[in-house]
Amino acid sequence: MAKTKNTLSSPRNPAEEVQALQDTIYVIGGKWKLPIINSICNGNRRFREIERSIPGITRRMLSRELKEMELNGLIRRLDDPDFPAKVEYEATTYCKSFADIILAMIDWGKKHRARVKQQLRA
Amino acid sequence: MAKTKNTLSSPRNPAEEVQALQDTIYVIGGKWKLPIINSICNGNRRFREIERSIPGITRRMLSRELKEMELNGLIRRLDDPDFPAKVEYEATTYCKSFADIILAMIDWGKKHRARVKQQLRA
DNA sequence: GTAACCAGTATAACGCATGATACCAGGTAT
DNA sequence: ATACCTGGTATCATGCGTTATACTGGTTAC
Repeated sequence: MAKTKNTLSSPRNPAEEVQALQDTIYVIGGKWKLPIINSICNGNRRFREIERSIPGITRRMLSRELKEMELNGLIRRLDDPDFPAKVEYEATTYCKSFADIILAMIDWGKKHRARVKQQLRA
Repeated sequence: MAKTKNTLSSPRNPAEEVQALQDTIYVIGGKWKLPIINSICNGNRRFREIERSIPGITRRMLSRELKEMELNGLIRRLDDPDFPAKVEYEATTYCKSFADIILAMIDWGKKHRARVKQQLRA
């Protein structure tokens, strides 16, 4: 008997999948990592530019997260030695591997907002 | 000039998309919501069953999250009045709307684990 | 009759992610 | 010459998401 019918993913190995899910949550956890990745992947390169593109983020949090993301190989920090205050950030291939997750979440968020608006009308 | 070339999602409205992303992060934030949704969508119905399917979760956290998820219409709690200690949980349609996100995250987590294993070999 | 299982609740504590505010040196525009 | 921009850092405060531990009343298994 196929015991995995009617499930989310017809998983062969549920335990492995929970683990994968928990790994991912650990890596992208927190309020800011995904919005920052999204911003940089969308072409924002300058510190202030990224800051302005993410409502609510503080300079402190952005600074911290960027540092950590550089350490973890998500982004490259390019500091022009001639122009002291000219730094640029760019996404690595690794960074772009989050695209599917981010797209799915943007999609969900849009639908969610539409649904809430519906409820208010009813 | 097409300014949205070479981006993650070729967004028409970046501001709207960040907002959608932040909404989603707000809703599914924390360590446990997604694993619980995943567990129930995979057919786990009993409290202990769900508990055992999610490594590391405490009874208290599961209890709290289930209560909140019921309030928010993510799950239904079916209490059999004849058998006091027989409660079942089931996913609503709304709950299943997270499938794409969860699948994308499981996928990422698996690849991530493979990549880390690669690095250790090198 | 006692041991283990179920579905939780109570209470207390903790730590880390996040926030608020201020400050700084160097460059640029007028 | 002064006001604003950039790319940050320092210090301190706070909250709440999470953990730890223990307890409970009822049910089934042996």
